[in-house]
Amino acid sequence: MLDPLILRNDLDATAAALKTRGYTLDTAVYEALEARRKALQMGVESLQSERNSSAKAIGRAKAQGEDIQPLLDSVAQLGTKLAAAESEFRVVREQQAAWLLDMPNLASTDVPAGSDEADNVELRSWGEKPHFDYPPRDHVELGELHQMMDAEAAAKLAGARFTLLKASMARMHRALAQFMLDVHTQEHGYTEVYVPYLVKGETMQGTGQLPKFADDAFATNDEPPRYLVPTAEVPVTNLAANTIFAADELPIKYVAQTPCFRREAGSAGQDTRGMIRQHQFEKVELVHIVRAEDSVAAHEELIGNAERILQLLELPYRTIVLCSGDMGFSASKTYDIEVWLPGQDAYREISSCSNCSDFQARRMKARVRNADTGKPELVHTLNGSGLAVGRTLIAVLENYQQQDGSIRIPEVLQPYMGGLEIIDL
RNA sequence: GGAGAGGUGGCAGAGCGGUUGAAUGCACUGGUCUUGAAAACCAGCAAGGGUUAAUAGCCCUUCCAGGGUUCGAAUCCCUGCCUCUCCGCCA
Repeated sequence: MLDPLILRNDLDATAAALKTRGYTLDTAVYEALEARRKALQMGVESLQSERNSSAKAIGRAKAQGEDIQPLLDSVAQLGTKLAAAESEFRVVREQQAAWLLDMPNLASTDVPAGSDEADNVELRSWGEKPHFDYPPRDHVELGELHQMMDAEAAAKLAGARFTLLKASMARMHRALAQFMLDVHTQEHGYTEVYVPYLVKGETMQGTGQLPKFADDAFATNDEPPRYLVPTAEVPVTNLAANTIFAADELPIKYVAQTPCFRREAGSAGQDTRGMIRQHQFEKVELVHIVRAEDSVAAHEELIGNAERILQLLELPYRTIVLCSGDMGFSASKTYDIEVWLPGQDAYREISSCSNCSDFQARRMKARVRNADTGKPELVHTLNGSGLAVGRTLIAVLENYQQQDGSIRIPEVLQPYMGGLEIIDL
């Protein structure tokens, strides 16, 4: 959520900034709503003030044994007037709140301007793409060849966009997650957390998935509904909700492995082959809760932590910065890591690391007490995949394949697979 | 699933219709005292919002949440959520 104050004081500049994100703000309508809000709020508060002072006067008079009937008569109409004013104010306030919840974060000033992924900027690349003397198989072919990856079996159980893994591939999938968790906890200083996979609506709202993107999430039919987490960012970041941290409690760095559930509404026809885009996938997620002045540095640390996993796995990748039009709703700046997939002859996203500035913090009321002033201030929140496990599995399969179809196991992964060095046919 | 108890400030814990945003204790911050520290004593110490040039005043809201009664609700009524104890069941 944006600071309502900047919309009040700097509406045109804010609207222009939102425009670069593809969000059009109707300033005239917003201004009119804001004017109504101000008038109604002042009216309501003045009636409330009158009610309070009258009630106190009545109490005082009654205590002294005076006749309070004249006083009661004088406030006879106050209650209904106040109720009417309050309900009118409530409507406007809710309209304004809904509007604010619908606006994306502002892009950081150093984010390249642009409208879509074509305007993203590559920052660096790492590793050498493997050379093959034959047309490299993609992960689907490799999975079928080994009989360890079965989309049909998964479809029988759950429909499209699920994959069943077996034997060494199931084990490698598990090994990857374990490996990532160990690196982040032991080398990067993260605290591992295990979290609920079903969360309340207000939790989804805290990180920005609701109300705008309700169609993307799976919901239960409880009343009120719960939501299957689309990323561990949701439960983990919301651990900071409604909290005022002491200055020395920050930074907080959490890592969690969770399944992620996504409806993939609107992506019909995209990535239908293989396990690139699924309704359910496993992800190791990194979350930072930091003081505002530390978030830029934390963002660099975060992307470095994610890249480290690919380096240890010796998988080639490139890192890009997303342009203003391609960023997610809550982000002020986002780095994506794209891993090389020989089977697709393309780089594909395997991690997305975002600095959400105070956008989520304002929604979830996550604050830190300024040690100097003693005043609470909004924290900054960051999150990044470290990494998406399913896509990492794909990358290992495709990059480590050999001509006969066997798959070498990356050295760092071997201890997690009982010393296995190769998946033979 | 059955039975009971309860949700108040950072924590503990009073208040049970009237100048109560809330006693008291602890914790915390500043001061006095002390060579220093402790103790003792004094003072301060919730959050959000509106108005405003203002981090000055003034005002509003908040005692789990949402409704209701009343001139007035932390206090009374209803609903929901959550926590704890005992029994049953269960990974």
